[in-house]
Amino acid sequence: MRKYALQNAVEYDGAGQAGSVLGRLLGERADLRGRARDLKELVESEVAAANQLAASEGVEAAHAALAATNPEALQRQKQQKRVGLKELPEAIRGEVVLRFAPNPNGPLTLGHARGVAINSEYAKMYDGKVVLRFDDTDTKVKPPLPEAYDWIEAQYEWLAGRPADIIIRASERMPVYLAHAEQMLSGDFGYVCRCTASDFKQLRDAREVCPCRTRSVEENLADWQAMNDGEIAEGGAVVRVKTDLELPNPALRDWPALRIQHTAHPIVGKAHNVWPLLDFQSAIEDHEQGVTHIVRGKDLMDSTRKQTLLYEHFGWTYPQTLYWGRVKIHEFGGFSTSGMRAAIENGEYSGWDDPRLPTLAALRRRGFDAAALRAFWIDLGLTQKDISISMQTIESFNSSEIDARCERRSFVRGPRLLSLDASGCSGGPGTSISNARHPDGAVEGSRKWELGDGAILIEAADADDTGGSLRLKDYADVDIDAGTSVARVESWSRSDRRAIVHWLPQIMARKARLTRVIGHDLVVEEGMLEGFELVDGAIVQLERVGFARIESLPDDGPVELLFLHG
RNA sequence: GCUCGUGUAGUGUAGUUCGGUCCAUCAUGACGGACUCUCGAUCCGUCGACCCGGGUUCAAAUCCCGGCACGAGCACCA
Repeated sequence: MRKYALQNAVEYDGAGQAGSVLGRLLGERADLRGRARDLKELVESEVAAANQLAASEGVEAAHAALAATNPEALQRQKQQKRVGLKELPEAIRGEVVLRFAPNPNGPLTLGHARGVAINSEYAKMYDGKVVLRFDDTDTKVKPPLPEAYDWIEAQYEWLAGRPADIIIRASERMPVYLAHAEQMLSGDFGYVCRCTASDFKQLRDAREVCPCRTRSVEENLADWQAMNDGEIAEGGAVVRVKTDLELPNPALRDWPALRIQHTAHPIVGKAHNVWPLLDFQSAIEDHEQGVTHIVRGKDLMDSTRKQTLLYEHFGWTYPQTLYWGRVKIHEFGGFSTSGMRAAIENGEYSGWDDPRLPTLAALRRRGFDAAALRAFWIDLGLTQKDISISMQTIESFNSSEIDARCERRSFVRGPRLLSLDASGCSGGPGTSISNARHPDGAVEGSRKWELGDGAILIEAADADDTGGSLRLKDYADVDIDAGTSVARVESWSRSDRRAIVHWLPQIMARKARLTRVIGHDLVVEEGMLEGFELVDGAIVQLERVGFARIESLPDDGPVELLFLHG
């Protein structure tokens, strides 16, 4: 007890508190809890004594007293933030099967990245597998984009750092789903409903039995056959799963499992007239693949409940299910894959990798690193909160990932030409200088700059016609007199606290255009880029500007740069 | 409206299962400083939170009750 009293007194500079001390004591000695009331007085006097000691002889005395009796108490452990994802419930190492199931109606977006990152990370944690499943059983409302399958496979691999363990296209697994549907009808836990959608909704909301529900298995099977043979028009019939109509959530009552679609499927064509809806297809396939854990958005909570009802009919056990909440990125408003597809088709964007789009393709093109994206999503973790985050956060993850390997270059925007006058200052580095490729030496070597005839470029924004004093980074302190374009060298070494600016000898400079995304616009800044060892596709850090990717490096004409972030 | 879910600093996040070592973690951000040299990195410092109200208890972010706020689902989309 004295130990805690002293500890508390030391930690709070002689202002230990009895309540806190009692808490620590009882936390460690569960056996004393029943006598908490009796202990209280004792603790209070002990704390008072400890505080008194600290007050009269200084905190050091209390510290020393504690060190003499209980040195270990000096090192109190502060609580720590858990790292990585929280444990998966009922997970057995080596037997975990997860899945990531996008609709291939376009390439992956930043939102999908969460699914890839979380699922692949869990697979890594438990030495499990991830099934990449294309949920492409809608031929009409959100039809698949044939190219998207390959894109998604590649993007999954890029982001997860390894390919998916199993890849499945739902559209190729139709026989499995149709067989299960038939089994459901035969088992009389499903039925063919001929009501219109709105009629059914009315009955459902009133908890009333639809007339189709009570028909015989034979009648259902006959209608099922007709549906599959294409004898019933789209919307003319739907297969429903029988549920308790007293279910409090109307969305779950006799939910639809399969519907008729006569539109050709972009991949498998007109092979089927009846297609399963997500809840049915996904439920069956999860069971077929032995999925043990489903991690999905909480907008799919009702899906879990619907599918659980179906699993009960089949006598299966539903996988463990975890949810994440909705994520909004400040910088990208409400983008949907189908919305982007339309905007690209009408020319609003140049393609799926248009830097203004929140697609993985665009992010990758700009220079975002897969490991950084993964780290970001894992740090967010799995919470059901609906959150709104800023790209700034993602950018900071990216900076810490790429900074060490990005070489520095000088890019002078809106250049102003000055001529260097070193006549008043002897010494100096001579006809060339060399700067580090990376200031912390993470990338070894240097960049050699020929100085030429003393014609140099600085950003006009750094020195207007009124002149000023500047330090040309890693070179010289200069003064520019008002109305002139002469930079007079005052000192080679840093002599005062004048602003440090980046600059370029004119003979090292080559024309470049830096494109950056500002809101919904692309803004181009023209300038002169340091022409030292430029590599097509490389990401460089432009001093005092930020990271940018070299998009093209033509033999003549300006270098194209795409801004990544600051 | 019905059903479900969620509320911890500006933004995210740990801790909530099982009340106590929590005057609450970490990151990001903002601000200030250091650094023989970027608006980058690094280092140091500062700022800042348990949705509200009751209750139980020696002790509540944690348990109970009641509010409030926000979000999602209620498609023959995924």
